[in-house]
Amino acid sequence: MSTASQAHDYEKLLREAGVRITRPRRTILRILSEGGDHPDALEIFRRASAIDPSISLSTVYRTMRLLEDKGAIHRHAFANGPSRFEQADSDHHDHLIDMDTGAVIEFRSDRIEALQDEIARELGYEIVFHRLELYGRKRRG
Amino acid sequence: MSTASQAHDYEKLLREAGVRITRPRRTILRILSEGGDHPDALEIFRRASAIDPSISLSTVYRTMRLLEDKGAIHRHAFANGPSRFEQADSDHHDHLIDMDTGAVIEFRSDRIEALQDEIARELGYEIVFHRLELYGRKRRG
DNA sequence: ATGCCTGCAAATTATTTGCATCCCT
DNA sequence: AGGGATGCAAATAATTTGCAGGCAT
Repeated sequence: MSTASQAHDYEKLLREAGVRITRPRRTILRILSEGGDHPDALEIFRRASAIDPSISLSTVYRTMRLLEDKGAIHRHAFANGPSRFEQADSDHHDHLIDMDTGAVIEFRSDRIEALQDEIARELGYEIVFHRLELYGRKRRG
Repeated sequence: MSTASQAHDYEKLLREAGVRITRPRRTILRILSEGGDHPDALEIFRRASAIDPSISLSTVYRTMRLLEDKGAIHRHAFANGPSRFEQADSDHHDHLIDMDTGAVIEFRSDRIEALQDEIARELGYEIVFHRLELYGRKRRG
């Protein structure tokens, strides 16, 4: 359970990577560091607009791509829907999507991670990244 | 290793489900039963056009949706790309995608399956379906 | 015959891009 | 100043849908 806390200083990291920190980028970075959820581009745009009405959706998309390239965020393509993003600072985890509410629950299993590596190795491959999503419903009590 | 073999008689199953077996549907069914790969709608449309030039892309999309609803095929949304389909007759398996060639390798691990159920249960959920995709590269030998 | 299906074109949704202008560094 | 970044609108890509006519049952 990582306490959201000190809005990771991506600004510094990005700046060092030669990325200009502009107003829209700062706004988007702030939004990403705040919510612990997985918003899509449109939702990020909405939240950003509330802070800076002049921001454009194109810039949101462009920024998400930039941040993804720099490794600052992860892009998720959950079943039937637009890409959803989350900051990359936290440890690796997988997702369980509540099919009724759309809520995303994060979890991690070292055993599953290890098994995946094992399987890939047996097939002669090296994993670069993976996607594990469980889609389910709350168990009736 | 399922020998492709006897083009599963989806026609009968669908007919019994009250679905009309039309020419385009028969063509698409045939294509799905042939290739053991994971074509997207456009690719299916191309193959279908070679057999019946009058078929339309809309019908391919409509048919894929119908077959998905009837449980005859599975829809996969691999990283950044259109949906890709595969017939549902074979046993459940997950996918390893070769990032260099785009090739899709199928595999199955009962241990991973079991671990997923366990994790979901601990979180108070019941899995309806899941997605596990490994993206990797051939190990330099 | 009757109503589900189809092809075609137009509409949607998600995302990208061209271009003139703006503003970080 | 200088060039990357932005907003806006137009362009793409993937998929869906309205409608008039066609075909399976």
